[in-house]
Amino acid sequence: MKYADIVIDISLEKLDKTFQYSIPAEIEDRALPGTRVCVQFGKRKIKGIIVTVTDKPKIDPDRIRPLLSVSNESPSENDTLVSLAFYLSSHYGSTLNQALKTVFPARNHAAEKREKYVSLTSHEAGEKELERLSSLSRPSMKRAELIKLLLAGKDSLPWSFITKENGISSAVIRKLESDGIASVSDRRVYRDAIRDFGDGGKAHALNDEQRAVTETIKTDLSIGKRYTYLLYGVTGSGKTEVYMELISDCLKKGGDAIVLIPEIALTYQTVSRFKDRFGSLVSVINSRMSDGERKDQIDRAESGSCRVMIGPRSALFTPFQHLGLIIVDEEHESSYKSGISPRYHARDVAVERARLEGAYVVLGSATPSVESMKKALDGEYKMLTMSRRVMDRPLPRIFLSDMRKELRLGNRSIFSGRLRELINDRLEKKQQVILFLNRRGISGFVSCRSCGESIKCPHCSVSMTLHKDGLLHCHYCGHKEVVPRVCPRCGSPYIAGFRAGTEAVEEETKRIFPGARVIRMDADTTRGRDGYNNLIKKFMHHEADILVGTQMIIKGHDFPEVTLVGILAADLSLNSPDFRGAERTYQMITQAAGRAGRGETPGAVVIQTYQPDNYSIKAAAESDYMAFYKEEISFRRLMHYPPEGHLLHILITSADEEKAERKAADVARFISEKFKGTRVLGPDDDVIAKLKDEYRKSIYIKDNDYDVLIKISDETGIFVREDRGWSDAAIWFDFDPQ
DNA sequence: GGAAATCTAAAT
DNA sequence: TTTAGATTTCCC
Repeated sequence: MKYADIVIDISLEKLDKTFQYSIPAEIEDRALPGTRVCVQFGKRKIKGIIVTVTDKPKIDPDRIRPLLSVSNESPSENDTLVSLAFYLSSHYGSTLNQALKTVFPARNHAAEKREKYVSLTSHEAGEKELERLSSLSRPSMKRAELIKLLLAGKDSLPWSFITKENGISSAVIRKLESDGIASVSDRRVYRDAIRDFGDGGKAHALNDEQRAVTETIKTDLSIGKRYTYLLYGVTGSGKTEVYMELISDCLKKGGDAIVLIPEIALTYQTVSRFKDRFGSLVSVINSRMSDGERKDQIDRAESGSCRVMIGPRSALFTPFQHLGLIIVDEEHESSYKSGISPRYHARDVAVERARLEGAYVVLGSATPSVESMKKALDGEYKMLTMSRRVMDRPLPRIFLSDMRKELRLGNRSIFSGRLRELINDRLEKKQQVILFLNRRGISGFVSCRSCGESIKCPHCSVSMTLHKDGLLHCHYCGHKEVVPRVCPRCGSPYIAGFRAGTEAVEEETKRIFPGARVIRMDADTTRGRDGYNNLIKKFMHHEADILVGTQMIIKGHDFPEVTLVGILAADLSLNSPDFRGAERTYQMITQAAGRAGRGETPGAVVIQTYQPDNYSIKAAAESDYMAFYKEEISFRRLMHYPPEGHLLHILITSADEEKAERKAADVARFISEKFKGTRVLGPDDDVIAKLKDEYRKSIYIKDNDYDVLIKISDETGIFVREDRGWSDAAIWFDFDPQ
């Protein structure tokens, strides 16, 4: 007797395990891993997916019930989404169940939306009835009106059109139906989230660089090559036009396309550009949609009524039947990394899905991730470059403001002399200004105001953070030391923590530029359904002169009247306590700079920093990506950080701090004893030491072999499951964290 | 997710 | 001691 382990298709965390069913002999050949099946579960029949097939029952065979049926629709071999779930679980160390639920999101049982339609049973019946009515002395006017309406309409008219817009009551329709002259039917309608956008058909001509890129790809496709392309194009070089040309080509060949964009960039502007080009073939999916809307978009994709899906991370799992192309816009964005298990990276999963389905991938960015650039340089991806802005608009002029000098000159304000001067200039010229405060990764690092250096861990080369015990901690290895009284590098006594907030910046801005109208955009001011869009619109219509905000303001918007971008504290991201600080800084500066001078007037950017000599800041100021990359990759190589090595982050949480500490120590001991060749760092407090009353302890594992890390997470998972003491503690794994 | 089993505490 | 109501435990 063969048995199948089955994952139940119910979206509930508790059922994150397999159930075993026996396989009736007559369907044995079709019951393969990945196959969808139907089983009796408790009192109900439900759907599931076969994970493994064995001949050993894992519980008392008397309790095992047989499979009811095997789906005939999609056998495992070509059900690529199931294969993708297997990939997710093995590559990101999650349970298969979690992976399957990621790929097949809870088909929430939102009802289908249906609308009633009215039609004549036949044209003649209508004519005849109209004739009969006209012969009457008191013809029913509304009835005649309805018949005329139906005769004029093509085949059927929506019920609501008749009742609401023509003022004919439902009684008239029902009477006509019961007399056998009209019939009422209802059919499925899709809730269209983007109805208000354009109708399609509008294509733009490509410039030389854009055409060179699309031609290269089309040539590769024509000889049957499916590469992953890294489209490295400076900000404003018109990557979206390239995407649309490729999508158009893909559609012509019968393929469907997925466009991944960072959630934050999913804006009115982005969507309307695609809608203008592809009309109703485009659909959008995002987390703000209602369950019903989301379900409808998935169903449209499955049925083929939509063929281009735009959305964040999760849109990657759109169940297209003929996927031809996946575009990952702004591929360096960290929001492509999922925050929940399986903590997959959408860029890498996109490449895997494309491989499984014979599609190809285009990764686009003005500031490629170090990971992708390395793959491109190694020949794993094919690099395509666009180095000019459309219409040959110049890149903005970039100024560095050395805040150490400002301090020496006695300027203690948040604005350097240069920035203040330029803001005044723009206000005079009635142009707009963006002031950008990169608050991400703000975490109490300590730095020297004289030389700019932050205090770093001697073992891990990441900034240490100041803790409530008064010591500096390294969040990778747990190294601790007292805050020095003078800077260890230059001996200056001016060392201090760095604090900043958008609110403070807003107030200071209003104080120094009293005539300016200031808008602040951050998590606080953009709450609510339309908070974000309202503020953007306000700024777009020039109802404000200065926009102060966090990273959300530099993504995916064209503000043609912005001619100055001020980056108030580049050090905030530079000194984030992880190995990506420099990379994020380069990206942040370049993306922010890309916001300046997108219209007719050339733009300028001011970068304020205490570390003007840092390679990422210098390279960003000179728009020299490769200079940045070379420094960065050698740092990663030296420290064995990704992509020149791999890092596994293990997080242990518990409401009981002592317990979290004990369990973290258990895990660290288990791993260092069992895997002697790898480096186990920690445990120590996580960067976020406490969240929602849960204490968080971190362990980092470094190894050059990714598969070793997978093995460690698997075995640690087993170790934890076998220990009864984990009931009020939890463990999380994250590979190559962002 | 839903039914059944078990626990909890207040009403008889 | 009873029992409605809440919580937890199965379900292969």
